[in-house]
Amino acid sequence: MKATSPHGRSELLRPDGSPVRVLVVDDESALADLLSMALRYEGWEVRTAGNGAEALRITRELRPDAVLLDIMLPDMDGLTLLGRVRNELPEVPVLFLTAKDAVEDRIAGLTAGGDDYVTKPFSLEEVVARLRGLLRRSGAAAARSESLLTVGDLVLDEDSHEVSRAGQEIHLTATEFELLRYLMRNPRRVLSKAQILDRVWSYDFGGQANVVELYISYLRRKIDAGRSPMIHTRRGAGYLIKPGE
Amino acid sequence: MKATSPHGRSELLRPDGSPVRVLVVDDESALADLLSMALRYEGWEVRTAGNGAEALRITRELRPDAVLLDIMLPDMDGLTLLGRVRNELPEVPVLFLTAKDAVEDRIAGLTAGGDDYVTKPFSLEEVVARLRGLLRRSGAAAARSESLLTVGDLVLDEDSHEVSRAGQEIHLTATEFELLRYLMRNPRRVLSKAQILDRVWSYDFGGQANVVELYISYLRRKIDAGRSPMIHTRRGAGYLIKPGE
DNA sequence: CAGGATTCTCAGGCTATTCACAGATAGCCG
DNA sequence: CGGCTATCTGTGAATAGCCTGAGAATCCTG
Repeated sequence: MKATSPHGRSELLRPDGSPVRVLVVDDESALADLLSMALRYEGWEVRTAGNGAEALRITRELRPDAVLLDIMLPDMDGLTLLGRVRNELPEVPVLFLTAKDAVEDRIAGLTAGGDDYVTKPFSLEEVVARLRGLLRRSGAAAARSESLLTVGDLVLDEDSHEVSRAGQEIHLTATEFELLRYLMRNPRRVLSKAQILDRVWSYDFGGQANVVELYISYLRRKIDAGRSPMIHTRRGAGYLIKPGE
Repeated sequence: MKATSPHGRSELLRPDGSPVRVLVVDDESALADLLSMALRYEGWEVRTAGNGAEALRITRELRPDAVLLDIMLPDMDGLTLLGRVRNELPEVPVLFLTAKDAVEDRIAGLTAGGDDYVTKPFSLEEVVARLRGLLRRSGAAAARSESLLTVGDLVLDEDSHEVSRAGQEIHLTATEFELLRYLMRNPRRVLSKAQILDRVWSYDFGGQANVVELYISYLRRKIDAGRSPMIHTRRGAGYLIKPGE
């Protein structure tokens, strides 16, 4: 059975019906807080650790369903920590946070086992989506739900990143895809430009607020072109998506 | 079960039936008082703090269901305070008050956790509506009520900002929407022009008092047009809305 | 490292919205 | 019925908010 989270979206639950448990390991507390807030809002139970020792303690105690791990840690190398965590919970899926330029190949090796990674600076939408993907695939989440989001005749596949309207394939860039996913995860709800910026753009984005308008414009061109519009502007409030007619 | 507030509107209650508790943090006492009055009128229990230290103390003591936080504080940076509050009450929803132009240069991640914000100068209707939205979604309020307001065949959706009468969609501007929401939240009750002005227009509005008449006129054109009128004038007293016939 | 795709800035243009003003209208009282 | 006042609403100007084209900068890919 699917439950409904505070904000009305369907959420992932553990097989016994309790909320999914996530451990966040990051030494930058601002980042840890940001992540923790976003994940809690998904309806998940979150614990944060600022170093390896703490992370291990919580791992034993909480037995999380997923771990979000920044591999640059002060006291203990992230990889060492990973080993110890794996010792405790061999099956737990891990989402790595890593700096952009960090040795890609090493990470690539790490993610071979079904884990995943996200580079800093990331967007919350991206982290949440990846984490959902890991949980979905790991079987920690009871409902091994579909990866499809549907609004009217518009379909978005979170796994394959494919989007189509009325059966016709639509190519989107990465940013367009994330924006659309955010809209589609909140259908019929007005989302302000600030909310969208906070969620879809990375936390260190310092640019003009009108990128949102710009990308809405791009999306409309690809999604609404000719057809009955699904993306609507609520002047002075924000944007929302809903099935056309 | 839903109780009824002093003025007859349905109100949000905590799961145990006690009133919702809100903490207001603002160093401008005039604003804090204004807000406090408006929120008390909603039937909520309100405490105000003028600085970060006080806010923290009250947070521990009161354990509020929501926090209204001005991010420009004298003693402690609003973000620092936010972190500490989150430390005490990880799940508490926060409504930020911020200057108009601050939004432009970025309030990274503020709305990330389902929080929300309102720019100064705001209208009380806006603040109350946002706060109600946060409470509704956070689950602090027992009645996880619909976002729909209904009077007769007139329906207003606070999430999608959509209004319809007898199933027929009606487009309203932002100001029209707020005015109608205020009327609909107080059905069959006469609201004076002064009350409406105080509530729907921002506190620094310096214009002619007849904007209210003007916007009532706009609303009638859109809502009552042709149909049996729902918006009524009580000459010398104000306006009220009630189901037509 | 070239070519293409993508992201983003900037600025012009446009429309919806807000609001002031003032004349028209309607209720109320004698 | 006449006059007074409260309310209604047409007109139009100023503005805010949004949209989008052009192009610079950056990133990716082979």
